Amino acid sequence: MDTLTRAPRSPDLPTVCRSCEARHGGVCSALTAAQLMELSKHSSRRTIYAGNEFIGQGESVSSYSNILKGVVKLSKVMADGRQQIVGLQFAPDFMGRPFFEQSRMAAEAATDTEICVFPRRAIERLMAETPELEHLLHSQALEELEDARDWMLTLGRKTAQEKVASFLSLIASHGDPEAGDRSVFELPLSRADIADFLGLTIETVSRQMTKLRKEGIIQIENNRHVTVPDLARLAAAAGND
Amino acid sequence: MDTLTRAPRSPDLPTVCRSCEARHGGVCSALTAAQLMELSKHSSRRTIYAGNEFIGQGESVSSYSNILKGVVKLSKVMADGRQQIVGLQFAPDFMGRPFFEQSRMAAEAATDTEICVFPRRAIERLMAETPELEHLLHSQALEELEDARDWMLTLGRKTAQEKVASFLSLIASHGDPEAGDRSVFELPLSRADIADFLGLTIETVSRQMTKLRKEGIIQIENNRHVTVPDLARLAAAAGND
DNA sequence: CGGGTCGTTGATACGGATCAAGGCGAGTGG
DNA sequence: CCACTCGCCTTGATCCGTATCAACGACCCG
Repeated sequence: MDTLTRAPRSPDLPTVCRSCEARHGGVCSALTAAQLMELSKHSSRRTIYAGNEFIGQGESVSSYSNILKGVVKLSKVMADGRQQIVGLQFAPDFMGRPFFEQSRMAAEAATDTEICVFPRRAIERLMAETPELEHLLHSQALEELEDARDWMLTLGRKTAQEKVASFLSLIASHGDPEAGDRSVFELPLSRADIADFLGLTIETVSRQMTKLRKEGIIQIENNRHVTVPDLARLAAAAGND
Repeated sequence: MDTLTRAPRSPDLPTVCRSCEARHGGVCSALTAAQLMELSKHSSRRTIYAGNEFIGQGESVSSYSNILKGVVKLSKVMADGRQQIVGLQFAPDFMGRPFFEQSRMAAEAATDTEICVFPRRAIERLMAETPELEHLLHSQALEELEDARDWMLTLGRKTAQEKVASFLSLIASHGDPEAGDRSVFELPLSRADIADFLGLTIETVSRQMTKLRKEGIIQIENNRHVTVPDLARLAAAAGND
């Protein structure tokens, strides 16, 4: 296959990267074609099926990855088993904590997920020679920090109903950017996961979903399929100004 | 005053920086003497007394700052007034969110605080030309992210007693690094602030403090002065493995 | 058909919120 | 110097939201 005729503006783009959407929004957008070529030699794709943990809490991490598809949950567990999901990662987020040898949380595929895995050292080398890359990761880290702090407000100060509505808003905001007021999506998380994300129990999540449904703020089919006829009403139920 | 004779190893170090402890642990440690000199021309020191807000939520931010002394609380407020403290910053932390025009939270001095203020553009210029600086800030952002996520576990899954013990552990960990098992400190926050940090009410915080005192895990004098005879016991009460 | 997982719904318990009163130290004015 | 007030904290009584315990329905798969 002749790469020259297929990708005139980036003649040396690696084959594996050519069809990758993550290249535009993700880490790879900061790299030159030559760097991508080099990186792709050391990277590999992996599929992780829903429910599989691929980084354990306290495990040492020797690789970073880019999410190509799917949703990953990051969680922390206490010694007695209490669990809190501390973040969700969507495509094309970058995962892995530069500078931390050990992961202080677990990463598990919430839905079937595809990732592109890079060895730790390759990324670190690239980061040293490409300030744009570090800038991009820095910027992403700050956004995650903002998200985490918003969620702290949710966890610390909102009622169960507001929490559930906040969660639904969050998921809706990752659907297609503009469908207007309306939003339709599949929940990437089970009730148990939602409970762990919101600091609630399964039963309370279930009850609040039912309540939102009865109030006409959402419609539910098959447990996972949700329709939000009016995002503003949902946001109001979530306590967002 | 002759700077050459006073600071032989950094002959051009600005006078204002020479006595600053933040220079070692904070942002400034990534800068050369020449850069410090340049930056110091645009920077100024400020003292903020306890209880004063110096960045409002939703305000636009035109400066960054380094905390030289004191404790700053970062908080988010809902439209109806419910409040959550989402982070505490201690010297020599750097404050201000690169890349965000608007602050999405308020910053208020919890204790009397001294800061060194830099104009936004000066920092951004330095960051562009000094990868080490961006690296340092990136690294600090990741640590804050870890802290925020640890706190999410506290907010979402811990009991009131564990929350209060977690808070005391956090404060103790910012005392002098090794006093062994023991720790003695002044609380930088009022009961109301502690409540806002833990997602509790004042009354519950007070009751749990009393309980920890009756269990011998802490001693309290004058409401603010706390002695922890055995940090391991406190950590156990905080639910930390 | 039986067994398993996941979600819903109901009854009850309990932890923390809310409402209310009072203590204590600091500042203020008589 | 004392009486008064004010902010901050503690303590008690009661209420309410969410957890817990329990039963059951829907769906899937063997």
